Amino acid sequence: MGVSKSEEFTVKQNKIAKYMKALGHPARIAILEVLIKKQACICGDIVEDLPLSQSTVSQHLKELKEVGLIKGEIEGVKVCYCIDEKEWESVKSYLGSFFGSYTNKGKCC
Amino acid sequence: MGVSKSEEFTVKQNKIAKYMKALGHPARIAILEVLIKKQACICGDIVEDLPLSQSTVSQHLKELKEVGLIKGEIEGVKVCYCIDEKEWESVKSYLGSFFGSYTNKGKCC
DNA sequence: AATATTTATCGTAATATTGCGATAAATACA
DNA sequence: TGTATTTATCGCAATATTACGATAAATATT
Repeated sequence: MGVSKSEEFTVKQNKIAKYMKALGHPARIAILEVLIKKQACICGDIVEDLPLSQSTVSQHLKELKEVGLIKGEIEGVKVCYCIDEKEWESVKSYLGSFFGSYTNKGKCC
Repeated sequence: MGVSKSEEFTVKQNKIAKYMKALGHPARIAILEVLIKKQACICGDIVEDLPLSQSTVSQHLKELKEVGLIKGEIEGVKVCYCIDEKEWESVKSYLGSFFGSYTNKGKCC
């Protein structure tokens, strides 16, 4: 009845799904692209770059932060965001091994 | 008001997000793992492998099929599913270039 | 022809996500 | 101290997702 059954799956399955879910929205992809390009960016500048309200962008930033892909540092009134390198590399290799684990052995139906 | 604003983002941003969203559930990761391992698998066997009802698994299979990651072939009453190699490689390289486009230049805040 | 098997789809309920405006909280500035 | 700036959070509405049982549709089997 709409209740998530995540306990029924492995830790690894949930982990990959969690990261993929965080990346499963164009606004969050756009935010990451900004951070990749500018390396470090003030929250307000990200808001200006996106076609969404300040509160909505703030929410997306929160989700990316919660999953660990980005981190924010308070600079006075402003907050500077950037990609968390360690986590980024970790997700990158997780995904790499997941996608790399498939090879077509000609048994496809 | 809860309305998706996907038109406001680029085609590429939407494309990556769409694939990531499809992978954003542990059941769908589990299904893909089964197909990676067995290469080709009858729907009923996938259902037996997962802690979910037949109808729920069928829905997850539909989502994976719609996004193109898997394909199903009817074999009498049964349906055999397998990973769509071409699409898989495409997503793999998409993700690879996305994750590879980040390099820490020491400008992080 | 009647029955069984297999899978997709429909209907429904519970929950989650998306988005916004309003407002709070915190620092900077006059 | 009062005011502006910046960001996070709350409350709400619209929509989407997740899950299941029931049932339909199609092929196999008896």
